[in-house]
Amino acid sequence: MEKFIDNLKEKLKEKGYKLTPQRRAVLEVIITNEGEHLSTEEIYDIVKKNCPDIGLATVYRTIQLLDKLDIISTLYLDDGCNRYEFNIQNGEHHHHHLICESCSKVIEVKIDLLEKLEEEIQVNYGFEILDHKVQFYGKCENCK
Amino acid sequence: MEKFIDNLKEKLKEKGYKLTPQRRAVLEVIITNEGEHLSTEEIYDIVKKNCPDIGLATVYRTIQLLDKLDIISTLYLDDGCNRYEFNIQNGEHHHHHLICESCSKVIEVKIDLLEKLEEEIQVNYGFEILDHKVQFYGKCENCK
DNA sequence: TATCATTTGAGAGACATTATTAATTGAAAA
DNA sequence: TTTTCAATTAATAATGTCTCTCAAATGATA
Repeated sequence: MEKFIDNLKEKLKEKGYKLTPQRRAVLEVIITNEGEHLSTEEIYDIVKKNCPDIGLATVYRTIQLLDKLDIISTLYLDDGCNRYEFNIQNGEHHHHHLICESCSKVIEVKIDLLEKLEEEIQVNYGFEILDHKVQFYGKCENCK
Repeated sequence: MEKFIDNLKEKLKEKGYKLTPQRRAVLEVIITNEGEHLSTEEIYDIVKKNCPDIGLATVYRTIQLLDKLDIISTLYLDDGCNRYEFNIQNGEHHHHHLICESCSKVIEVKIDLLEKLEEEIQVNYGFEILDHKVQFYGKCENCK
């Protein structure tokens, strides 16, 4: 955990931002709940246990900042709010998500396999790909 | 154009819905502005030119319906609202989108090339894939 | 035309998110 | 350590997107 906080502090300093207890607390919640795909409101509720005076707007601001610094990333799952996840390996492409249309479970896919498609796109469209987000919709093992 | 309206009428009737002037007008706007990725508010503004008394709620309702009938589909581009596009070939997987991080332009990619990845996912995760959405982020030809 | 379920428009309401502002804080300099 | 000052904060108001409610209007069928 401490190394992630150090990384946060370093990245903040690089851009002229400060490491505050609120920012630290928000990142700790996201890391502790890795794989949960928490929304801002959910993060707020958990953070308040350790940090009772934190404001909701601060959580929103912090999440925007963490996203900008590539420490977390945003998922768009169309359930009425944005959700976030911690980026373990920075600089790499994001993994894919399987979204079950029956139970709404979100499963993470570790395999990438988009190199060929990305190469074709770069050649045919003159578009330089820096990142991607991929969602597959269907039925999970339990709901099939 | 008329064949799309006929298709709409047929699909509506199948499910017990009616073809109203408002629904027709909304679909016409989406088709006429194909490739524009309009938001609901934008569709509303355009529709009002031909259909001045239409209410915003009706546009929202119609768009939900068209999405449910697979006539249009929703894009999540993270600019504060949902955007929609007409599905030319129904039943097929959605095409991919290239989103330029400099100028925010959205480019459509006609090639699919996800078969291999989808097959691996179905085998390794026991997940039945019915559809996918793919966004690539980067720099377009002009912004590179 | 009469019937009736569906659809509509208008406005209120719900919700996530952002802006505002005065007070507080972190960290570099004195 | 204290001072300084921009960055940050909490609280709250404001915004924007989208949904709900309900009486009135409409489309399809008989």
